[in-house]
Amino acid sequence: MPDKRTPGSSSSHTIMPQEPAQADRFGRARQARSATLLEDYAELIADLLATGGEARTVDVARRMGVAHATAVKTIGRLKREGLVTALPYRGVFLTEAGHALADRVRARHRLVVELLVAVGVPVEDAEADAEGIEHHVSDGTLAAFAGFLQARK
Amino acid sequence: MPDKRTPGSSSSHTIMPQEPAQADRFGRARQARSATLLEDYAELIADLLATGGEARTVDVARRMGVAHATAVKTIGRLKREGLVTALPYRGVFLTEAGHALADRVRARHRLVVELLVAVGVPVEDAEADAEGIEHHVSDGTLAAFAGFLQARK
DNA sequence: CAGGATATGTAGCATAGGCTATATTCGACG
DNA sequence: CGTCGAATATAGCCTATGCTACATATCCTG
Repeated sequence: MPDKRTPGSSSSHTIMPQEPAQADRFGRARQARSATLLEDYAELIADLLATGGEARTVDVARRMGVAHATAVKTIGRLKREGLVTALPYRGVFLTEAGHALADRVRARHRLVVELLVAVGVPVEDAEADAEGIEHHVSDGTLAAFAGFLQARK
Repeated sequence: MPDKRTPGSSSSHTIMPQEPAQADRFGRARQARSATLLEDYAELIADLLATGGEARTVDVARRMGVAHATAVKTIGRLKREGLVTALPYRGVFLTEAGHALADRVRARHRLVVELLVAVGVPVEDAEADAEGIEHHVSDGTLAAFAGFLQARK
């Protein structure tokens, strides 16, 4: 099948200005995916600290639904990124940056769930889906969510 | 700081019935993340086929914003999963399953963008965020979105 | 129809995030 | 105060998804 390239098609030699925009969107989605784990762990650790006074790797692993070795490795990444501190055999603690991240994530999560419920999503579905959705909600979108919820109160 | 464990904390020996639910949610979010790439590629390939009559790896790579070698590797995974077929140096084609997936993804994407716009998200933000959000929208949530949009028409 | 530009493919590397299996360390208790 | 179970850490493996560098095929054009 030789030469299907029609002028105006999306083939390589034709410059399509909207293509970079799409690539950017995918790139941003990829970046959000890579931040997802850090956000989830920070939020969970903050929750454990608030609830029980300490965050142990075994608890983190069980709540995340992963093997404890996986939790250890990820917590190592959090340490490298300056979000938590930990002494061997002594539990995990959030740095200031970690706390800030956890607070932001928690607020965003609540707002996403609220928005979903407000448009008619059953609460269980809202909670489940929000766990994935929240990481892709930009500040602008979050502000819009807040505005929408405010307006219908 | 010895022995911070207080009875009633979320420590390992206390069974907390809501914990498995949370682990399940994280597990589902992880699974959605792993399906994300396949969905994006299927949708993009369908788009290229519809627009230009063919889907070439170089076009896929540019639109996805990745190196062409990465696109080749991912297309290989799509082949393994039975979503596309490809002959060497001859472009990529969707199988029936691939087409079905692409159609579902496309419909879901449109609905997500519509919903976001309906609650006040600027169109550009809606398009950008939808790229990540859509993969985490379950059927139940999607139905709720459709109902909400229907109701306000 | 030859050669260079472009597309495609392959190889090898890195990181992230899973897992299991195997040490260690801790802490509680007889 | 020694021992044993639980928590923690480590090692090694796998897959997915990126990348760059290099090799090969295709196709367009002079």
